[in-house]
Amino acid sequence: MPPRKSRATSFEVARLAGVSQPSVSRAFTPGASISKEKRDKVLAAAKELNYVPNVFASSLSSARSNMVAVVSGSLSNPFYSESLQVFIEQFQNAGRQVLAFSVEANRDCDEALMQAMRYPVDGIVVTSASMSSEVVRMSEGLGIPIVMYNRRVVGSNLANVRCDHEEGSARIGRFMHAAGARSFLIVRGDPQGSSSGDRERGFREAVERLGTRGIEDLAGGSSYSGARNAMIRYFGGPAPHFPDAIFAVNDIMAIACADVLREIHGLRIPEDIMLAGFDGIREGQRPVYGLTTVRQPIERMVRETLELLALDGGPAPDGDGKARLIQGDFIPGKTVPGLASGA
Amino acid sequence: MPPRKSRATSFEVARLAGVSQPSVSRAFTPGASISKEKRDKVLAAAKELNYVPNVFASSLSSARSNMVAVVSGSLSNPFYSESLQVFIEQFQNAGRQVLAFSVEANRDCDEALMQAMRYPVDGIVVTSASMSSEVVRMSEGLGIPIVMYNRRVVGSNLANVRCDHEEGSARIGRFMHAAGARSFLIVRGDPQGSSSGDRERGFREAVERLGTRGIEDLAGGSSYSGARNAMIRYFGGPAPHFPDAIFAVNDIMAIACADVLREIHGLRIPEDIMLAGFDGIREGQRPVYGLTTVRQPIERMVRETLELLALDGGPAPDGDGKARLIQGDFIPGKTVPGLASGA
DNA sequence: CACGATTTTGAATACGCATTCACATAGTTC
DNA sequence: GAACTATGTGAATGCGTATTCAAAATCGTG
Repeated sequence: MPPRKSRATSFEVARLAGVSQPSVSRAFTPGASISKEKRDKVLAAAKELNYVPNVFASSLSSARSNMVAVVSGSLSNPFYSESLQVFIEQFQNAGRQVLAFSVEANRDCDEALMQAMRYPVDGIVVTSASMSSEVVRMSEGLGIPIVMYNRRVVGSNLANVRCDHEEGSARIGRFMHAAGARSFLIVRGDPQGSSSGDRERGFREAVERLGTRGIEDLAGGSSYSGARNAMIRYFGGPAPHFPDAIFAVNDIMAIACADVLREIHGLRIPEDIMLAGFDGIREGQRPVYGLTTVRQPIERMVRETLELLALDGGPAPDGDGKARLIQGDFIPGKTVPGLASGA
Repeated sequence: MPPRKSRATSFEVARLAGVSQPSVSRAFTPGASISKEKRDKVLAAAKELNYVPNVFASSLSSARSNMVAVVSGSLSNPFYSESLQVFIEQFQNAGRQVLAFSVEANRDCDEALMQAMRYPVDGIVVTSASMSSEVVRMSEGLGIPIVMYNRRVVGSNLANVRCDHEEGSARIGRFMHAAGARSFLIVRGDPQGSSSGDRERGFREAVERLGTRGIEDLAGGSSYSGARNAMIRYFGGPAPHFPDAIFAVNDIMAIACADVLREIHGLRIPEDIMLAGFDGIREGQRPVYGLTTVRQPIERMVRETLELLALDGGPAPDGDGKARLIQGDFIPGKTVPGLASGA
């Protein structure tokens, strides 16, 4: 079905401006060889006819679309939501448009990718979702670079950018231990996501090495409500026994923990119990929470992702260069006492 | 610059499958007239060559791209962030892809729109941003339907979907008044945004009609930190005088108010002071806040937006049908006492 | 079996632009 | 003023697909 009105073509503009079609093309191509006089005539005619070059048509010739697909899972998690926002902004600054896809968190995104690959996108970014090896093979066949964002795919050497979850979590563990914590509760996230497991492991190994009186854990479901319900159930007994410190593998869950501990149990943080999260989302940094956490430097991670995509024709990084491990920023926060007040 | 590897074309698939190129096209067109036997051969060959139809090329013929541009301002406001997410999901379900643009909140988005219009998008949704009449004219010239989402543009009859901010805010005002509030503070939002003004007016007129002891107002800057700072400054004196009730024109600001009132001034909500917001974002509905508010029904608003775009070739709504005023869902919450406990 | 009705098929073309190439023009140099 | 070089220009072509259109194959019926 044709659109309601047809857009003007470069031929029509050419006719109105009294020039040839290629001149219209050149008038809209920066750096093309055309006289100022003729360019002005073309632009005037274009304005009169509401003409703008059709990207699709020009992509057919140039085989570049200036479009990048971003496939996101977990958009309800502020970290990924913020990431998408930063992707949109940075790609825009780089003169590219974002074709946005949403898939269920941590599910495979084959369908979305198949859709995306029908467009001659210059690259694909996949966030918090997995994909079948068949799709990977196809993307390679099409020559479309893929970068995984904060997602490790075992058994593949896909380009990826991710925060160093193990080290960041270890740092939190050491910090809590130094502040005197000896018994711990880990609030786990989605077992499908690779980052939750990495963080849990990093934290656990760090504190075990330092010596503990015990580490419990708890499935927190990755969301605010999931963690809240889990916490309420976990500490729901008549005389609940609280650990010295709680580490939630992401900030939303840590915030849920803080709310439950304070509202329901009347505990003070960090005086009665320590708490930390991971991600560094804005919400956790509000004065009410002042969450101890590790901030994933979204801007930097996105920038590295752009580099790995090698959109500007540079050679695609190979081998070791295909994996970027970003160190997060440790934020001491107020939910773990500083070292000065420690034992 | 050509891509690293070239994708297979319908001709190559045709040759491998031993058919003609149009047959390949038909094999991928639902409902096209082709024998099952031939279609299977084509699909097999396509799989072998990693062939997927090139949307750009097909759009050239069919003049439809199945892409919709969504221009968002204020992505840091959860309401718009959630809206974008819902747009992506619903468009995906309708077989369309979202080309996402981000602009500064409440600024004009001419640049982004010019970019968007270079793509043969089937429609454009504009959220929390304004546009020049010139761009509107151009979009009309191009035959691309535009729908404004939660944004009224005075002096134009652009199609738009928006929540009934006046009535929703009035309802909150009446509810607070019925609960006994007589002195009020309104925390205003961005003066550029039309919805902030609508909400303020709706609330003010409603409570003035019922009788008040005074209505103050305060520029809250639309964000958590903006509202927090404004509140701290406003009630910063030695013996601050608190109103009976505070109405913040959006939920994030209301949350900031709640935090300041509780943490800094030790007030209880609603016992010492009533509070309400607007939007119904998830965060405000957490048990910690239980915010009294009006929920903007995002799913419904997005659905109506799709209808107004008339993507499936139906006639574009005209006249009155071009403006959809959606009634929000009043959420009593816990930050205003229920009528039973009122005076 | 013949005949029209239906379904499949492939050759040719259109879609809107960028690009190549050959040509024309203007600008330089000796 | 001739011989060159930059530079600007237009005719023709290619990009990958959908869509004519007419020919071919298949079907159904008397």
